Amino acid sequence: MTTKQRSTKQGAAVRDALRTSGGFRSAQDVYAVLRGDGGSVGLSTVYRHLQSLVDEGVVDVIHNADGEATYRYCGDTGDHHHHHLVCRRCGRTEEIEGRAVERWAGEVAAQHGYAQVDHTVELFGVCPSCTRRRR
Amino acid sequence: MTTKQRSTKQGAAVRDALRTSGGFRSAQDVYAVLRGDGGSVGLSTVYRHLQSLVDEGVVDVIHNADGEATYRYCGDTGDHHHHHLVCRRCGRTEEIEGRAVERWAGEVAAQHGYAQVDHTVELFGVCPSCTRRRR
DNA sequence: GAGCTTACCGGTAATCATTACCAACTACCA
DNA sequence: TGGTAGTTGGTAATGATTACCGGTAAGCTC
Repeated sequence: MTTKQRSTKQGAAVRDALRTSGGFRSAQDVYAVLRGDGGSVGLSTVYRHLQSLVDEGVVDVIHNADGEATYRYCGDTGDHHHHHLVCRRCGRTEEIEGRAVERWAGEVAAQHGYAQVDHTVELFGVCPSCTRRRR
Repeated sequence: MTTKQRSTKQGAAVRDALRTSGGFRSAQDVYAVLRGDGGSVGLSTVYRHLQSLVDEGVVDVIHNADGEATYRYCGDTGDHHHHHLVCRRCGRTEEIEGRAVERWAGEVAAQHGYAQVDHTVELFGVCPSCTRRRR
């Protein structure tokens, strides 16, 4: 556990790119953005930082329909369990928590005798802005 | 829409392999099993059939933690919306339906003004058998 | 600030699941 | 039985993610 974390500009760049994005982005997206901003980051570095951010718990991951991993900065809320409502058009994301769902999941699992239950719950839709903009 | 479905032994083999398995299996798994049974199926063929079974609605797909696609035969129940409680040890799967969750999902989405809402809900745990067997 | 140690970078090669191709094959209908 | 078009399966191609590894620079000490 003696992981000496060194703070580098690349690390900050990746974190900021995700934070300002506000939604779920793929590693390749982040890489493209950073490259577009003129910065010179390596693809390996992007993947590396995304992974450690996930380990730290400040970033959430979900796999899209293609199985591609997408990351989202969830900062402080990272320590408590929550889910997402993602706009499938623009990627905008709302954090939601479902007391009800948590309870339900626990009950269902118990009924079937399953232990050590974990769950994934994600909602996808079209956000107000996108709904207004296009039809 | 003039899709003439021809019935071939390979198609049946893939379907049966999934059906008798009872849980979520990756394409590679199915391929390995079919190969192990002495049958000679092509990897392409396996992927092709899995995909069409998904399109037919008799097979469900979810991506595991590695982003790898896993398929499960859900047969008749395939036409109505349901979720799964998967044993992360042996892959055994129970079908569950959550009236409560559906309602909750709809409400949350409405509150945020999201339209065309869809959702994914999967529960993972350790089934009774596996709990008994090891610990 | 100079020097050192070592974590970190980033380009490239390797891995792996999934898809695209395409020539050989065969289910199905007349 | 013959013809035709959907199907097969081996192989090459694609695309995301990871492994390597020599070079670079953050943070500490003096």
